[in-house]
Amino acid sequence: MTLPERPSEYDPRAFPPVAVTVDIAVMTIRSNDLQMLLIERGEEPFRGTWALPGGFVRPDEDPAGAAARELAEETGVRPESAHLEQFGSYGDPHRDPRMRVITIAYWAVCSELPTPLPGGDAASADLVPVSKLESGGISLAFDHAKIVRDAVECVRAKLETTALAARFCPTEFTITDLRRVYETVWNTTLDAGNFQRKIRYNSVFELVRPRRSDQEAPLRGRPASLWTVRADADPTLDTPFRRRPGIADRHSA
Amino acid sequence: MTLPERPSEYDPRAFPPVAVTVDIAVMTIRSNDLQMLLIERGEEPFRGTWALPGGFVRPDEDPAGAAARELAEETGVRPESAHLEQFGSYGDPHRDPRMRVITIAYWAVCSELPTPLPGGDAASADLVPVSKLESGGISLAFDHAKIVRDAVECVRAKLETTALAARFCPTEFTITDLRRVYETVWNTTLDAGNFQRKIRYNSVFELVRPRRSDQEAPLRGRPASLWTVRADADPTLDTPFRRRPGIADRHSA
DNA sequence: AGCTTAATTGTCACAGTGTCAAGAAATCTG
DNA sequence: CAGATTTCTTGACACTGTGACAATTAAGCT
Repeated sequence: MTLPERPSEYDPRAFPPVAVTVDIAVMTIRSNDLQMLLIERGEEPFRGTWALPGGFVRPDEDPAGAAARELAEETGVRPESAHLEQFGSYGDPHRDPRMRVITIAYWAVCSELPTPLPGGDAASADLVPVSKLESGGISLAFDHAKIVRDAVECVRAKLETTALAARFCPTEFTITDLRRVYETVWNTTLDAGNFQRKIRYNSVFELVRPRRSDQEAPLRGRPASLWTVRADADPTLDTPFRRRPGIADRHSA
Repeated sequence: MTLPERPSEYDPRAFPPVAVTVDIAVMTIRSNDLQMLLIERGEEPFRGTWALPGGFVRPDEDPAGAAARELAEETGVRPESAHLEQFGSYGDPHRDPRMRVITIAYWAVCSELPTPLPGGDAASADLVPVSKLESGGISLAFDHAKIVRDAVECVRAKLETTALAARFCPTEFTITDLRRVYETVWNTTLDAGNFQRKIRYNSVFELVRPRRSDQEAPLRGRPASLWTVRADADPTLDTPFRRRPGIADRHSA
């Protein structure tokens, strides 16, 4: 890490103007679909186009703090109730037509995202199915299409090795809930029995109540047990799940 | 991604001064040891302290380009002969005492790193064993200790799922060469027979010559076959290697 | 009570890997 | 040159994890 050797080294104006922002790809599962929070831009450039929520990193703030603040501002989600993780920076000199903007990208996963409200500079905010973004059905501002692709891949990959799937669920969940997360995010189908086995053997998960007492969604069938992620545990799975290419694609019909 | 809403939006001076740099953790194997290229700073702050090589992202350059340029400048390595990959950004407001500096961090892996020459603002440059850095034997400038830790972890993890280990070797290598890379980077011991099996079954690797004809290092024993990474192949391993915790530690003595 | 549904458990085969031994192909030593 | 030594390579066997799929359990519904 070096700064230019000119004597002006300490003079801020010696540096070419650069803005640093954070962009956040917030994902949740709604209507049995992996969805991402997008805003509709209310300002030029790309006015009226969908974009990732995000904003300026303030002078006294580190990027992670800026991401947490933006997440809270845009979604009302408390930072500690979501998983927020940096996954890359995007700095093409012309990614923003106005000036040089380098953005640090985060992905976030949460359950029960409150209905997004338009706020700040966004004309509106909404949850959009990731499948629509991947099929190119929606065009995004700046280089956000690439950022979205990378973010989704990060989440898919992280399901393989960690208990991240549980972050899509409430604190207590059934094994079937968890399986549906995998099926939805990976867009595949998993065997219920084998999945049961994997979770049960995994020391990361813990049985809470052997039978669900409350009356929830599935009003029929044998009631499921409730599980949780061990609080103390490293969320790394004992044995990783592996995505197998070419498993039944639920959307192929 | 939003810029501040003030009318001064297009005025560069409206933005707090930020410098953007790249830092590169270049790793190679030398003397049977995982080593990292460091420079000794020739300027304040941290004059005389070891730091990662790196530099300013120029106005017309994207960060990946800046990293490739710096790598070439500092090591003489042609960008295409090394693997260079971004792994994170570090932006604590006070990580540089002079001013706000956000750095984009890259790791690089190459074989046969030429003996590093002091250049630019570096008083000197040298390869340092990663073990020394991990044991805290060498203190680093800025937050480079953390960046180094993260970079090393990235490389270790990437050995699990990809053919990255081959980047530590010349284009053609023996299976034993490759095994020594794993053993060195993971600081562990692997069974030669099992390793042989894994490589042979992996479609990423390809047999070049069934027997080494030239007279190289190991002057005794059965000559090894030469292998290479399939040029066309995705370097993802068919079946991942897994680091097992608690395997014999070669440095424990 | 019997049917339907969904969670859970069980069975079996097979692939991958750890342990360990044996074979092959070279050099080195006397 | 014969045998010892070294290193690469192949083989045997057991055990674990997983995919496929059947059976059992525990509820609600009619």
